[in-house]
Amino acid sequence: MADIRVRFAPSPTGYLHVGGARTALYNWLFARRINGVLILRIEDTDADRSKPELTKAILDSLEWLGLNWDEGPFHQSDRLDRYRALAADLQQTGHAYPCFCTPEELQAKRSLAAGGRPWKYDGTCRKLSELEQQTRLSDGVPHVVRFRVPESGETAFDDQVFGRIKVENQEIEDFVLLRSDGQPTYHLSVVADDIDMRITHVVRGADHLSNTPKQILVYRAAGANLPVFAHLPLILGPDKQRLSKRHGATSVGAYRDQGILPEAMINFLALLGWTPPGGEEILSREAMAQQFDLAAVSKSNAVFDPEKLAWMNSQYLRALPIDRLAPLVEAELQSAGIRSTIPASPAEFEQTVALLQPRMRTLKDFSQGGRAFFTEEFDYDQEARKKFWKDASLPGLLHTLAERIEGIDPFTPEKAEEGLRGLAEETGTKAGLLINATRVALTGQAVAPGLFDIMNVLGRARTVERLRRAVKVLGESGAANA
RNA sequence: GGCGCUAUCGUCUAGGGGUUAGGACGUCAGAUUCUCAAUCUGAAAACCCGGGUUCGAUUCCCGGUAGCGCUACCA
Repeated sequence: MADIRVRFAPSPTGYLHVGGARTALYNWLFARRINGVLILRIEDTDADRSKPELTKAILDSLEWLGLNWDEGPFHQSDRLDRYRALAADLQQTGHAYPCFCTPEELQAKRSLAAGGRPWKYDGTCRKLSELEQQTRLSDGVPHVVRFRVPESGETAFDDQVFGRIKVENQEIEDFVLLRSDGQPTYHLSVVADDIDMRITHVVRGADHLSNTPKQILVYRAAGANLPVFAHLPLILGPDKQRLSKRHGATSVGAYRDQGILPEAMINFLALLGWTPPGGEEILSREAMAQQFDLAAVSKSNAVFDPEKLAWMNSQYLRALPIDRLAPLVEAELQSAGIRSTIPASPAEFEQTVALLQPRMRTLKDFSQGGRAFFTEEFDYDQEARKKFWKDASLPGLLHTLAERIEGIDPFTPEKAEEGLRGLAEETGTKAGLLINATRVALTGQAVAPGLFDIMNVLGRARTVERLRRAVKVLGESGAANA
C-alpha cells in the first residue's frame, strides 16, 4: 500500500458541523485502516466569509473528537501565488482564458434567459481574438480567468461510493478559476493543492459530486494524475432538508456543550452511512478503523437523529470508569455554575457520581436532574410536587421522619429504611407514599435513584435538614393550594 | 428548468431472484416496585409507483414519482 494520502479540508466560514465531522472521521478511519497520511487543509480563499477564529474553533472540535492529523494545517491563503501560477500555466497552454464580462453583465444575461434558470456562461470572451485580449489586458480591464471546457465528449470517473459518474462536457460551463481580485476559486485551489500535496484519495461530501468533472478537467489540463474520488452521502435534518441552524444544534461544539461524549459522537457519526460487517452498534474507533471500507458506505442521505445520539451517549456514559467520569462531571458542574460542596471528599464525590451514572444520558443531566446531589440550591420540580406531595398527612409524617432519622446513630441506609418503614406501618400509610414524598424532599425530583441510596450519599444531617425544609415548603404551599 | 445522484419500518441500517425481510433508536404494552429518564419481556411498524425480464421480483432492467445535490467572481 504505497503512500496513501488523504485530506480533510474544511472552510472556516462556520463551525465544524456534524457533516464535516463525519467527513473528517471517514478520512481518519480510511487513513488509519491503511496506514496512510491525513492532511488538514484550511480552505480560506473566500476572504470575506473566512474567519481566523473559526479556524481555531474547527481545530478545537477536531481535537475534542480525537481526530488527529499527520500534516498541516495548511492554509490556502498562504498559497495564492501557487494558484495564480497554475492559472497562468493553464492560460499558457490554452486551457484557460481571461474573461472581461462584468458581474453585472452576467447577471443581466442570466435574468434575461427565460426565467433566469438554464443559463450558462455564453463564452463571449472565449471568442476574443488574441489582439483584443492583449489590448484589454494592457488597459488593465478587470477580468477573471475561466477554464476552457471542451465542447464535446464526456468526463467520467469511478467514484468509490457512487460508482461510475459521467457528464457531457457540453453541460459544463466555462467556470471561473481566478477571480478578478486574483483570489482563486475552489475549483482551482482544491485541484492545485490536491496535486501538490499528492493526495491519492479525495473523500468528501456528495455535494461535490457534480463538481468533480470540472475538477477532473483541471487535473488533465494540468497534466496531473487523478486521485480516487469517494463522495459521502449528506446528513440531513429531521425534515430531510440539509442540516442548518434552524434544526437546532448542528455544530460539534454545541453537542459538546450539551454533555455529549466525543466517543459517543464519533460512534454515532460513523454509523450514519456505514455499518461494520458484523453489524455491531457500539464500537471503538480502533475497531472501526480495522473494518472501515469506503465501498461499504451508503449512497443515500441520512437524517440526523439526536435521540439515538443521546442513547449512544448513555451507553458510553455508563461504561466510563468512574475515575474518568468524575473529572468530566466536575467540569460540567463548574460550567453550570455549581460549586460542588456536598460530596465532601473526592471519594464521596465519586460515590455520588457512580450512583447517578446509570441513569444519566448526558453530562448535562448531572447538573440538571442531579443538581441536588451537589448543591443546596435546588428547586422542587412542579410535576414531582403535584405527583408525590399531595397527601395531607405528609407534613406531619415528614416531620416525624426527620426526627427519627436524626436519632439514628450511627447512621446507615439500612437503619433509615427500617425507621421509615416502621413509621409507615405505625401510621397506617403505604411505604411508597412516604418514600416518594421523601425523594422529592431530598432531590426536588420525582425521578432519582433509590431513596436509601440517596440518603447514603447525602448523609444524615443533610437528609434531616432537607426533610425539615420540605415540611416548611409543604406547609406554605398547602395553604396556597387549599 | 437543465444535469447528476438516491430510494427497505417514523429514523439509522442489514439483506438479497424464492427469507417469518434481520438489528438498533424511538413508540406502545406488560413485568419489577420506592420514582423512572433505570432494568427485563413483548408488540406494532418498511421493501415509492408502473411496466419489463423470469417459473418467481423487494432484489435485475426501463419509465414515472419524490427527495437531495450542482447549476456563483461560495466551498
